[in-house]
Amino acid sequence: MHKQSVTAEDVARRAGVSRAVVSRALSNNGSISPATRERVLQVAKELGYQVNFLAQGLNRRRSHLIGVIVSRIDDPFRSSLLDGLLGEIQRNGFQALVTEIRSEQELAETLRHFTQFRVSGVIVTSGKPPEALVSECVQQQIPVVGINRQPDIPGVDYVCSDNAAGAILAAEQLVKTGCRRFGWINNHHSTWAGRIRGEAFRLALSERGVDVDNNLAALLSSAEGYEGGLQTAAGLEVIPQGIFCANAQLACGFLDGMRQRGKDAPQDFQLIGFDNTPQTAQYSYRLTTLNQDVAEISRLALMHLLERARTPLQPSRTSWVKVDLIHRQTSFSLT
Amino acid sequence: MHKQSVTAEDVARRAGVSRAVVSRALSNNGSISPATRERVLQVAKELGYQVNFLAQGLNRRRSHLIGVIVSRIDDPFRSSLLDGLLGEIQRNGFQALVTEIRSEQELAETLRHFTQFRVSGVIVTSGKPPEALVSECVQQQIPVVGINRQPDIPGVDYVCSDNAAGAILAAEQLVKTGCRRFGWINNHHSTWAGRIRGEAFRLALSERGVDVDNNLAALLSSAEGYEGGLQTAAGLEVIPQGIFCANAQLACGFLDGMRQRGKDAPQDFQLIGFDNTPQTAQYSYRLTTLNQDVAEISRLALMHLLERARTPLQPSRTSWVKVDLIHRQTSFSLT
DNA sequence: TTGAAAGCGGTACCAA
DNA sequence: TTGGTACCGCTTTCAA
Repeated sequence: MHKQSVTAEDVARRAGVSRAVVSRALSNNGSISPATRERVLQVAKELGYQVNFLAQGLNRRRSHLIGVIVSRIDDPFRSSLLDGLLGEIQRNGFQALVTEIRSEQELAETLRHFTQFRVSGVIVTSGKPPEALVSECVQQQIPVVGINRQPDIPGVDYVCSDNAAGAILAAEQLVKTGCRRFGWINNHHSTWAGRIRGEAFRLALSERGVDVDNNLAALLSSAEGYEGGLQTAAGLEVIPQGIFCANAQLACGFLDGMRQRGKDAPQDFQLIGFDNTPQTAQYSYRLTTLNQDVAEISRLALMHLLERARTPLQPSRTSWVKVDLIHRQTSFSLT
Repeated sequence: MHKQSVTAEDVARRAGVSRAVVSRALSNNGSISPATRERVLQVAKELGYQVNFLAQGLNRRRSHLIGVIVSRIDDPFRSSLLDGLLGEIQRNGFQALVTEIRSEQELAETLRHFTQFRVSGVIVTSGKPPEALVSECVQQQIPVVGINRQPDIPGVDYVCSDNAAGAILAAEQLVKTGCRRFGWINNHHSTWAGRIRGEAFRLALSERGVDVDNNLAALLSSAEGYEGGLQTAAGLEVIPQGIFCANAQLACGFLDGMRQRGKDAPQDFQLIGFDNTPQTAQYSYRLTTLNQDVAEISRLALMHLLERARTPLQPSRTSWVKVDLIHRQTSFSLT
């Protein structure tokens, strides 16, 4: 025979009260005299009573779970974002239900699973959820927040790095240090954030007098991440003087690809990446890059979740998180 | 008024059967005529019925959740392990409850939370759970598996990379290529896996005729990861010819630290790391390293979980996963 | 094969 | 302040 777990019933009996009282004692919800409260708590501790979250959730129609949708967490930026989110989720007393998706199809399934667990909220860091499903969440009062997604679904809140501002900083840096011919590196299948960065870069250059039609080369790679950057470098014919990269992985790959060709930054070209992953700071790269404030992004994500849980009908909000240029060795100093 | 979610009751009514039948139809558990089964399924689909996992779990005293304990997932090896685990967990129809811990204290709390959710299993990739708590899991028939932990808790299954074999491969490589003076780099507060690697390295060297007391330097850094390696390199007085590193982050940091001093592998020293993280493969590092088979580790972890769920009383098992030497540029070729 | 009913372990309302 | 009780939504005997 194996020990069953202790239930509220057990505690109630031992403390000489009803189950209801036990519930109140533990949730300080509903009135109870300090004395009994104390006694119940004491007994609960003695017996090692632990609330059954399944039962509790069933009742309250809400578990203390927060669903997080991620993808490709072997990408350092993604894993640091997940890191930040897990921290915030736990700090706020929730548990994270993490699902890694490989397709939009899986995203839909995942969202279903989340609702089946009556999660207290959903955080989407990858993919674009079908509106129909999201509106189911909204109907069920489940807050949804997207991170670095295009803020276009009603009822969903968003937290985005200020990609455009970052691109402007990059453009400014490169123009001011005398570049005339520019390059923009991105994946062929770009995320929304990537596209914004590219468009803003182009606009910022043009506003600074660059003839972008002739002097800005868009280098789109079919491969992802490091490999994509590597291939881009290998296939490059004329080397632009100032290059802006949609993300850190591409940037590191590109830099390595150029090094294989005997070229290096900043002497042969300037290179600015995005994301400021730990790797970009390392001695072998020391890449100038735009830092995404992961801690702040995570904090805001949880804040939106909690606020919307309180007032489900409020209009959608988007928080923009400041991005900073971290100056390292792949670009020239301005001074 | 907001739409309540569809329940089994609704499906039952619409299909003209009882709730019990609906349950059977969906769980193909208990007898039911193919005809009704079909009809119920049809209705369920029409209504968009989704099982409430909380209620289901409450009843079966088991949710379809698997708790995963991790730490520092910004370490590339850790995040790729998590990646592998998430994949396996999802493939097997479970959902992952992921908690990142920062102390043994948090580990204990986390384990509690897991049991409160009646998880179907627990995977520990970091820290050492208190035996008392683990035995509670065992009592409640919750399978626990440790990954790369010292296999010493009764009732727990383990999956470990064959660290000793890896260390032997490293020793062999270095000895055969003519090294006479060796170095072993690790953190001061090492994991169990790290210690094993170090001990096995020492033993393997000594078995190959190396006077380890005089010709093997243990370089223990207080800092973790890349930074630790960097500092080790900075403080190094005599440079050993053959260096073995407890993990990839240390190795990359060390290599960079040496480069800052104008030294590089393999001309000034040979360097072999552990983990084969993506970064070690990159052009700027091309580190010889021991590969941990993350996919296999993850597969075995789930296998143990499932097997023990079936036969909870079976004796503890430990699976050892083969480790391979990936030969790159920081060591000499053997041929 | 099917339905009725007793839980699973809490929560919260209502009366006392 | 307390206890009784009706659920929450599903599973699983037990009879029919």
